[in-house]
Amino acid sequence: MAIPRAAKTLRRTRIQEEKEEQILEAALDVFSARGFRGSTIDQIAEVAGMSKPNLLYYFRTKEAMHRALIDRVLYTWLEPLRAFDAEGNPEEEIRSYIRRKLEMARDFPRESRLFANEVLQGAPHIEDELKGPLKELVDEKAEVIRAWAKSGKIAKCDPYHLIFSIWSTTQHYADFDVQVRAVLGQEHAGDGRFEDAARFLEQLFIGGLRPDTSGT
Amino acid sequence: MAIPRAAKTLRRTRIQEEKEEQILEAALDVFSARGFRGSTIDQIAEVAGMSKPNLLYYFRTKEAMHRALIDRVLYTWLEPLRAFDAEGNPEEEIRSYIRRKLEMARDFPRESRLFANEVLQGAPHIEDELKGPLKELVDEKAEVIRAWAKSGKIAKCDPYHLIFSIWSTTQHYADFDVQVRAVLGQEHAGDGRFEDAARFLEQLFIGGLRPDTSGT
DNA sequence: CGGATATTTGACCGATTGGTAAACATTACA
DNA sequence: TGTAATGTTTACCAATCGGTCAAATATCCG
Repeated sequence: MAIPRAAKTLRRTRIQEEKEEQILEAALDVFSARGFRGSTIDQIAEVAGMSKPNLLYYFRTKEAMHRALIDRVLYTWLEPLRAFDAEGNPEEEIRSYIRRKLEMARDFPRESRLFANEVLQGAPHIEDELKGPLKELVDEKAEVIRAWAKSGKIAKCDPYHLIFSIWSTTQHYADFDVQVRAVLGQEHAGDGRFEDAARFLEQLFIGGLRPDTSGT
Repeated sequence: MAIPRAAKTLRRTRIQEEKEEQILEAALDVFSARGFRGSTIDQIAEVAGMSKPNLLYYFRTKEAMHRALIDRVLYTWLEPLRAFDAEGNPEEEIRSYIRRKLEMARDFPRESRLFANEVLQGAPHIEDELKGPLKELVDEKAEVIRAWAKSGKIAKCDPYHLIFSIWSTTQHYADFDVQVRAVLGQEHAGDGRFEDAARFLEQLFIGGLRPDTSGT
């Protein structure tokens, strides 16, 4: 048959739907844990519970799997930033953005690590997405933040570096999870660490962005 | 022959000194860019400008290279945190810690990425270092920060998450460099981005940690 | 110099890599 | 039910992987 291979048919079968799901789930497991180059098709096949050629029947190459995964995850990943509302209350918008990003780090650590691995190794497969859609979205939201700062609702600050800081601090709990656990030790490495992190980060960002009451 | 292989001799020759240096330099290049599993001995050999067997004459395995590299870099990497002085002025200590970490991200991005790759993929080679020396150092400095908070010199906050935040925000500029550049665009992706980042992060952390003047 | 020691290399090894070919099994549907 | 389309597997491929070995070469030092 081979819709995936030749797209002879237009509709996708139930089996296709299921198997592709299975494969991408397994691929997420493997790619996020070992990076693209460090992963092998055999590993993905084993996790997915199917043979290698079977897997290659649905995705012709290792790259195709990776690409499908990236495409699927990228949109979801930017959802919290997209929800950033220019009309909302600045303090509350920032607070909820932090909370959402932290929830994603907690609930979807593999997705976070997938991107981290990719970007860390030079983003060879997603350079276009970074320079295109991502940059545009960030530019737009940076403008919102700049406007807030200008009108005195928050402190004057560089909106890009603010966004970078929220990204890095929140994703840290997914990407550097083993380090966080190791440092916190068994006593504090339970799920409570996300609540502690949320409390600290809100304090940090809300405090750090409080508009200057004195005239600097 | 073969000090590295059998340690028959006690002194290391000049050639050994030089070649090992050359190899580790090349290994840093490759490992930091592709992760341990994604790297090959051949790649390192090519960057080092020598043959693969020659390289394996100095380091018997790929793992040995990686371990030597980690060991060498780890100490240096924790230097800024070690310099954190309990007797100093809190605000100034935090400010200079941020600045130092940011300088390291700028001047030694490969070292940062080496660790990031390692930790991201579950820290299979440095788990002991994380749970031992790293945790101890962080515990010690966290106590310092806690004391500052208790005496009202800075705001009450979770010292561990404060340290995580400084780590993540500063290392972000090394580890996610391509993303930062992509988002900032060509206009703002020059070296000035580190100064902008420093300015923003100091504002964020100093502001966010300013002791409560009102009684919460 | 000359011999001992240290360094370097080309040829090679078995295992694993990403991927293919074709036979075989299953499913959907007229 | 029959058959064409779809799905799965076994056997295999060339390339690359980490690593070895013996022979060749360079260096050191008396």
